[in-house]
Amino acid sequence: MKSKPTLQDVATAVGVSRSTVSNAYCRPDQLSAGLRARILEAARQLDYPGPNPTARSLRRGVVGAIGVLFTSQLSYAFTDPFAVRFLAGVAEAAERHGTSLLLVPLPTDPTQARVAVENAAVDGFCVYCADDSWVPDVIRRRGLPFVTTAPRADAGADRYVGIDERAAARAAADHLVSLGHRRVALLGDSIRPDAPVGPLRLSCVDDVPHPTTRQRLAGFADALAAVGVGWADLTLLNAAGNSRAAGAAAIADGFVGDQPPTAVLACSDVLALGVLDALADRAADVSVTGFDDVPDAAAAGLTTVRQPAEEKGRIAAALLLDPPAEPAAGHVLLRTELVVRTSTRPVPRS
Amino acid sequence: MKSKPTLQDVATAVGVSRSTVSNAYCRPDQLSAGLRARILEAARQLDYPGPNPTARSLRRGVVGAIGVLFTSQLSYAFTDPFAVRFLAGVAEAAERHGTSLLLVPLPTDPTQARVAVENAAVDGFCVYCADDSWVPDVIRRRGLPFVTTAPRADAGADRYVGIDERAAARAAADHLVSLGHRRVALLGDSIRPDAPVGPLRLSCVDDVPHPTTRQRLAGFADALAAVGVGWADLTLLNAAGNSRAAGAAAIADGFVGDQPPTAVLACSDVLALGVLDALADRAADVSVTGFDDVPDAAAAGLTTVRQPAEEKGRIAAALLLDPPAEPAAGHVLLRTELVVRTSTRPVPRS
DNA sequence: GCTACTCTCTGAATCGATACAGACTGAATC
DNA sequence: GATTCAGTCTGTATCGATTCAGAGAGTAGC
Repeated sequence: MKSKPTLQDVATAVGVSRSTVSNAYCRPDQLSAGLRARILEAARQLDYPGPNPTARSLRRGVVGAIGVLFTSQLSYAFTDPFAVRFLAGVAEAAERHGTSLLLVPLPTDPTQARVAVENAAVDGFCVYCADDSWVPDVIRRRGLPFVTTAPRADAGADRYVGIDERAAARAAADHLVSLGHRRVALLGDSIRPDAPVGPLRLSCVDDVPHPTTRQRLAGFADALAAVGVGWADLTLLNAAGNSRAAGAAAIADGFVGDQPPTAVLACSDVLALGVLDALADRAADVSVTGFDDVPDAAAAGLTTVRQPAEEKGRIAAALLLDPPAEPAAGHVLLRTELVVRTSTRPVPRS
Repeated sequence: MKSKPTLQDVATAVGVSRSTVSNAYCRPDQLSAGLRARILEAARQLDYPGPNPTARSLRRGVVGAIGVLFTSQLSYAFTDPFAVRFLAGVAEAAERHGTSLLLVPLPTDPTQARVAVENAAVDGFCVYCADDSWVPDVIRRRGLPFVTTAPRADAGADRYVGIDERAAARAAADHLVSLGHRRVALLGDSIRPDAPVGPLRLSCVDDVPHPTTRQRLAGFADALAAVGVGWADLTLLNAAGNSRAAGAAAIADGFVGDQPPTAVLACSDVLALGVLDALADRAADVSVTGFDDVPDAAAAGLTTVRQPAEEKGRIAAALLLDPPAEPAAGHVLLRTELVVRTSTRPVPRS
């Protein structure tokens, strides 16, 4: 009674073998109902809490949990409404499947982060926006399946659920272009992680490290290029983090000069909402678009590109938990939709 | 190369014992640097992903994860902004401690839910609003520590972080009382789970099963009792779920009669916001208070009782991960604050 | 030269279960 | 009466590591 009882203790108490007690728990058909009842009763008496989950996992080779990896700090993930809705979708699918979710915090030090992924007791990973190329490698080495949501050139045969980032972004920019906007600012989180907040020069969109941001910026640029506005003519705004505050801070110095942008294309809704916050203090008539269509976007009248957040999460988890028979079905592309609200208006005539 | 290599495989490849390879990973000081380098190199060659986390956990008796239990569906937790912020706090503390978070979905069937708690591979539990009395029992039987956030009579010696629910609720009600409100409706989620949505008769507040809701309703009633408004004079409104939509739905039939309430005291911000949504369609001047002070409350001008959500989560996790030496320190009561905004006004003279 | 130490490394025990082949029993079949 | 079979239960191998006492080698001190 001193330390926790084990299967063996129950077995000796009842006078049967360990296997039989094990069967009482996970194969009721393998023993008589009477004996099973006696075993369960003895277990109750001994305060035996049931088979040790870790030992079971080791023996069975299955854990019953999937890991979720966020590149940024785990606690930041909860401040990002899109991430939260994605997680809700993952949770829903996991719930239906009777699987737990292991949220693994990744230390900023790459070596430690690697170890964290190696040490996670899971049956697979759901990789949310991992830019770090080592993540797939480490997971593959462990022989575990994983699903990514960010487009990656080297993702190869992996399971993937996402959207056509570039085309979706272009839809937002096309909308602004059709409203007459030509002087446009492109706002993204960590376009260059090393660069300061605010206006930024970049020779080429390929220099953006984060794949999702890169694709969205490229999509924005596509639309503008179609009407003769080149990359060099665009204002790039670097934000430090994906939050309202970061969005507001990024445009603080973005509207100087005699030819300020008439519109801002943001890579996410939270950044766009931050821009709206900041613009509320000014008189300027600036159009703003976001990306994702988070719940607050509607209330703020933000024009944005909607992507199905929960569904993305649900599908990601499903791809992991019930892998499709055909490998081709492992790549899912979701539909996006431009949602036009009041934050975009025709270019004001000055 | 067929199946995943084990520690043993690396050991035989290098020509050393298993123990030495193990030491190479977790006790670098136990072997010479040269040999260690050789072992690590061999591991790389063999594609050995490092010690198996499950086996390690079994041997060490430590998992490196704490479980988070939500009574309602796990996916619902992500739709509740307060729960999300609480989780953010838990995540922050866990992150700092290098511990993972296991989100365990609880099946609605109690027997299966029990099994889910028994099978979770964790070192402790953070129990968010578990009304179910079996939860502490099952966890205790497993010999694991846990922290609760909901007040429970039988919580006994457990670690706990919470607020004085009753006093906090009373502050909101006192405020309304001071504005002259006497005909008041009390709105809560699942005041009686079995009762229909909308107005409800209840002989006594003790009949409310959910402890947090019970305490808040009691606090509301305290303030009104102090000015001579008895329990029987209050309108109780039952909501089905803790969401804006549920809040709006609950008051649909709540304002009939010739003496409709002049104010609504809601047990949560999301319910209160739902009430505001519903009231927006009507002309009535009804004051509304919420509880929690979620992010959207400020924008909506909702008067509410603020409780520190992230801090609650942080402390809950800290209580689990770094248990205080003194047992008395295991019970933490956080401060709350009435935040008066525009949703509460003096009673209109009719 | 001998004792005492420090470094490295090994062997065996152990963590707590599950799986599978087979042993035994009693009943049904021919 | 021998055979077959289903129903129960047991023994043993195994999952993949960690731990700890101790073996052996080299070195320092006296």
